[in-house]
Amino acid sequence: MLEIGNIKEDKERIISGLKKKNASQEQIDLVDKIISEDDKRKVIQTNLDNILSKTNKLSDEIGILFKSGQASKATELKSEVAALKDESKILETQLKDVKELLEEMIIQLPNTPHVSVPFGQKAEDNEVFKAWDKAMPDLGENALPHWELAEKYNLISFKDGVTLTGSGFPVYKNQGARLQRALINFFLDEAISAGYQEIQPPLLVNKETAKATGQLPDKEGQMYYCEKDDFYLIPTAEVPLTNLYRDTILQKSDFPIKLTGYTPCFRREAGSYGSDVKGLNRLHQFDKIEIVRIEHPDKSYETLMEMVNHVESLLKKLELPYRILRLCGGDMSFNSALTFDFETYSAAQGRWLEVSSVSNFETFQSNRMKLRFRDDDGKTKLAHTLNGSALALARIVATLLENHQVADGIKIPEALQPYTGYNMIK
RNA sequence: GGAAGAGUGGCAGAGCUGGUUGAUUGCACCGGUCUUGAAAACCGGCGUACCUGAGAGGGUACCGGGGGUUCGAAUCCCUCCUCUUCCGCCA
Repeated sequence: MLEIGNIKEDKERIISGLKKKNASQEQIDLVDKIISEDDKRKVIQTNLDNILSKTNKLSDEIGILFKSGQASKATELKSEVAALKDESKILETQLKDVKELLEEMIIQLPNTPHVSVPFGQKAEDNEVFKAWDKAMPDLGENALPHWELAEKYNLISFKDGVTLTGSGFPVYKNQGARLQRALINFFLDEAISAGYQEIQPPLLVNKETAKATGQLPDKEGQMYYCEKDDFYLIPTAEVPLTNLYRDTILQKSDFPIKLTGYTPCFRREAGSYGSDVKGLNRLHQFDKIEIVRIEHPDKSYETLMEMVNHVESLLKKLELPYRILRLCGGDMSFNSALTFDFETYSAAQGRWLEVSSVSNFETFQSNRMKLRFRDDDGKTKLAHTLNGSALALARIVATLLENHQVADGIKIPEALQPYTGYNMIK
């Protein structure tokens, strides 16, 4: 959620930011409406406070009068208070309505992009920030896509998943299950040695939590929902991890806050079809290790690059072909100010698969969840939040299988071998 | 799931027969005096958000959340949530 103060003080910059993010004309028109509505809010607040101040004073007087036995005088004042109370009731309702309308409008505005974000509408407009420094693997004619490899070596059963649940819920078996577990441990260990604190959060969260990180109301349809208990299945560990610091005032010495956690992620992915959802490309349930940072605003972009380097190091250790994209304004998520996507090459499919997305949200999330810190001047300010996948498993498994396949099996990268306990899938 | 009790400022802990109580006090924390230095002692400060003001300051709201009674509620009533204890169930 954008800060209303920024909207008012820096209107032109906000508008040009919204345009860069391909906001609609309706969204841009909201800016002026928000400003005038907030002015209205202030007037009402001032009037209301004045009336409440008067009633408070009169109530005190009434108390004193009653104690000194001047009941008739007190009764006189009572009617005066009653009139003021009617007035304040009206203003209170107005204030509530204005605040609701304001929130409703502000929540519709996406975050504004960082200056380095390239202009553009679609995925094709993203900038290749960094490409792999090695040659793309040449797998030859007989290379198989991961879903065929999974079947050939009995690693994953998509069919069994359909029986148990439905499409998009694969069942991992044998060396495939072991590979999953190995990757989870490998990624967690890497994060821990980079200084992240490991967290095991709940997989179901309440409305407040889903709202604070921006999943509600924006992505309501994307989440699985347990109606009976009013809980949402998390679409990413970002949600519970970041919310650990909801409604908090940090000291400067608390920075940096570095959290990591492994969780399954649940996404409805309604409307996806075709080659997009083939095999492990897009699932309703997949495993992911997330890294979350809460930072001082002066440090957050430095931190973002640190996270990018961390994710890159993982892909290098797994010996996977990758590229890093700096997302253009139109392709960025609603919440983000700057996002780097990581893609690995699916050699057999001839396409790039997104395996990580590392973003700085600046104060967009912290404003909604009231995550502040006390700055040197003693004032509270909003902290910056960041997060990234390090990494998302299913697609990593897909490209790992494809890129490391040889005639008689699939080679396991050296870094992963201590975790798998085998060096070859056969 | 059933029964009883409880939720107050960073923590501990008063207030809860309604009226200068945003809230006694202790600890923690910050500044100062004293000291060669430290500790102790003493003095002072010490919540958040919003409105207003150039500023100093002034005002409003908040004692788990929401609603109600009343001129006036941390204090009374309703409701929800959470915690503790006992019972039931159970990985």
